[in-house]
Amino acid sequence: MALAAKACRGSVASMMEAELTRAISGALERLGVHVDSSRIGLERPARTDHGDWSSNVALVNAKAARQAPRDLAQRLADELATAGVRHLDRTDVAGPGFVNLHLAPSWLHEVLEAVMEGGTERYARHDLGAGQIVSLEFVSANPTGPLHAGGGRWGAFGDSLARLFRRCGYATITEYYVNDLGAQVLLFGQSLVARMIGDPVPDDGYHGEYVADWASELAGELRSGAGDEDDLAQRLRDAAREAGHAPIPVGTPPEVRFAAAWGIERALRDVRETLESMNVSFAHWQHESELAASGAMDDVFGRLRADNKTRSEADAEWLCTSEYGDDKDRVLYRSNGEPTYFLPDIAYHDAKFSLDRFRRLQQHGGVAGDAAHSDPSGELDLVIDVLGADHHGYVPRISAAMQMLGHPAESYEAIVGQNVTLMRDGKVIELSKRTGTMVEVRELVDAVGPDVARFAFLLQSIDSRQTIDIDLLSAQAAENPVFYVQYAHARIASVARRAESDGVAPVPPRGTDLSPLTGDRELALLRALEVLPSVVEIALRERAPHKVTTWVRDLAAAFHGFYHDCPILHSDVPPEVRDARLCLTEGTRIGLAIGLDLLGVDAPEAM
RNA sequence: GCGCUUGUAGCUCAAUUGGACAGAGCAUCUGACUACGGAUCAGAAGGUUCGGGGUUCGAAUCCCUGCAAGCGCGCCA
Repeated sequence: MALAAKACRGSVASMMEAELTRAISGALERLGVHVDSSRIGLERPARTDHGDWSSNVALVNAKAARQAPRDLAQRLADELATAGVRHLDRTDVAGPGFVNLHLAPSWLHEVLEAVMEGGTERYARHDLGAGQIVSLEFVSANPTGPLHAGGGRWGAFGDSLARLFRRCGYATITEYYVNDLGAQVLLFGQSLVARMIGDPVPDDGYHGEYVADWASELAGELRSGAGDEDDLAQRLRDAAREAGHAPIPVGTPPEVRFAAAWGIERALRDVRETLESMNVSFAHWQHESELAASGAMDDVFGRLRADNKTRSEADAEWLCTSEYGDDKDRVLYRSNGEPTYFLPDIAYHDAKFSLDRFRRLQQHGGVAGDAAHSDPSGELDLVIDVLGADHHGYVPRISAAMQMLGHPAESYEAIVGQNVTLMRDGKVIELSKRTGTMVEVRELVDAVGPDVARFAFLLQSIDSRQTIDIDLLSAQAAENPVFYVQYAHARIASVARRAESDGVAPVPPRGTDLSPLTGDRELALLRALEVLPSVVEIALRERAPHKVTTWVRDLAAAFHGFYHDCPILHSDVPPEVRDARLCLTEGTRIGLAIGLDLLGVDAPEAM
C-alpha cells in the first residue's frame, strides 16, 4: 500500500498532497508538536467551502499533543498561512478541528496543464504494476448455450478491470476457460441429437429453444452435404465417422460425440460474437480438453501426492484442503477412478501461473501491456478469477490447492460478484439453460445497443445484486446515462469543428494562459479532472470499475454546466478567455476519452 | 444450522474505506439562453442509512445482537 502510494507520485494532485503534508509536518515541528507523517491525514473535502484540501491532524493528534483539537488546529492554521506554501491562499479551522486549506486557482491550472501534456495516453496512467503480470479469467460459461445475463456482467466487469490493470502498469492476459469435457457436454450432445431425430430430450438435458434451433441448423448442414441418404440418424453416423469428436467418455455413441463437438463450437461462436459486440475480447480461450491431453492433470496430481497433500479413503483420492483453510477435504479421483471437475481446475489454475505458458501465448499475440519480467523461473504475479456468487463456495479449495502447489497465498485472488436478476416486463426470468426460459445477452444488446448494455452492467458495484429489466431499459434507452456522457464528448467535438470553421487556431498542448479560468463552473470542471488519477488508482485497488462510471458521469455533468454558462466561441468572448476555455474543453475531452475507454464504451464525435 | 454477500429518497444506485449538512439518475412539481448541439442547465420536494446496543472528537462505514433478502454447504459441474 505504501509502495503503491509512492508509485503514484506522478499526478499534480499527489504532488500537491505531498507538498502540503511536508508543510504541515514542518509547521507542527515549529510548534513543537511531533507527529509521525503517517498520521497526517489529508483529503479533498466534499464541500468546496471546506477548502481544496483538509487535514484532520489536529483531531487525531490532539490527545498526544495535550492540546484541545481546535486550539491545535488554529495554531497550525496560523503557522501554515505564513509558511509560504505554493498556491496556498488561506487557511481556516472548522468543525471539531479540521484545518482547511484553500488554494488559489493556479494549482488547478497546473492540473489542466498536466492533462494537456499527458493527453489520452499518459494522463491518469500509473506505474503501480511496474510490469507485473496478471492473469484474469472471467465469464467461462459452459459452452452449452448462448450467454446469459451473468456472463454479460462478468464480461463487462472483467474486461474493464483488465483495462484498469493495463492503465496502471500491469501486463494482462485475459482468459476464458472452455469446459468441453464431462457430463454437461454429454447431455448437451444428447439433447441436440434428440432434437434432430425427434426423440424426447433427456429430463436432465437441455430444453431451451436454442437447442431446437441449433439442431435444425446442424441437420441443415448435414443435408446439404453430398449423398442421397434421407435418414438423418444415418447421416449423423456417417458424419461422426469422419469428423472431430467431443472428448467425452468413450463408449458414448459417436453421433452424440459428434453433435456435442459441433454444439460446443456453435455455442462458443455465439458467446464470442456476443461478447465482442460488447467490446469484450479474450487473449486466450483455454479448452479443458487440451489441458487434459497435455498431461497437466497427471502432473499436478503427482506433485500433490509426492508432497503428501493427498490421502486415500473409501477407494477415492482426496486432497487435504482442510489443512489450508477449507471446510473439508475434497475428492480428486472418485472411487470409480474418474477425476472430479476439481482436478482439471487445479491443473488449469496451476498452469495459469506459468511464465513459460504466458510467453507462448504472448507470441501468439493478444497479451496486452508490457511485461517487465525477465526471470525465467518465476511465475505470474497475480491470478484472478471473476466468479458469480453461486461459485463462491469453491474459492477456499482452489486457494488451498494453489498454496499446496507452492503459489503464494496472496497471488491467487477470487473476485466474487453477485448475480444478475434479469427481468422482462417487470417479471423475473429464470436463468437456466436447462429449463429453457432465459434471456440472452445477445437479446439485451440487440434491444438497447452495446454501449447502453455495457454501461448498465458497469453502473453499480459488483457486490450488489443487479436487476436489469430489459423492457424498462429499452423504453428508457434514450435517457440512459451513457448518452449523457457521450453527448458531452460529442459536444466537445462539435466545438472543435466550429472553432475550425471559424478560423480559430487550435490551442497547443502547452503554453496557453489559463489564468482566466476562475469561474465556479470552470473550477468545478477542473476539480473533476483533477481527481481522475486517484479514481483510476482506487478503482483498480478496489477492483471496482463502477467508480470510473461514477466519475465519468460527474465529469460530464461538470462539463454540461460549464458549457451552459461559459460561452467559448461567441464573438464577445475575449481571445485569451476563449483560448483558456478551449483548453479546458480539450482537457475534458481527454478525461472523457480515458474514462470511456476504461469502460469499453465508445466516445463518439457526433451523435 | 453454518459460511459468504447485501439492506441507504417512491424506484435504480453512489458515498474519497472512520470525516464536516448522506449524494446522483429516473419519477413528481416549477423555471431558463430564439441556442458554440435543449440528448442541456437551474430550482423545489423527497432520509430515524432495516431495528437495538456499543466503540470515539466524529459511524451508512468498525464491534455485538436481532430481522430480512440472495447464494453456497455432493465421490454434480
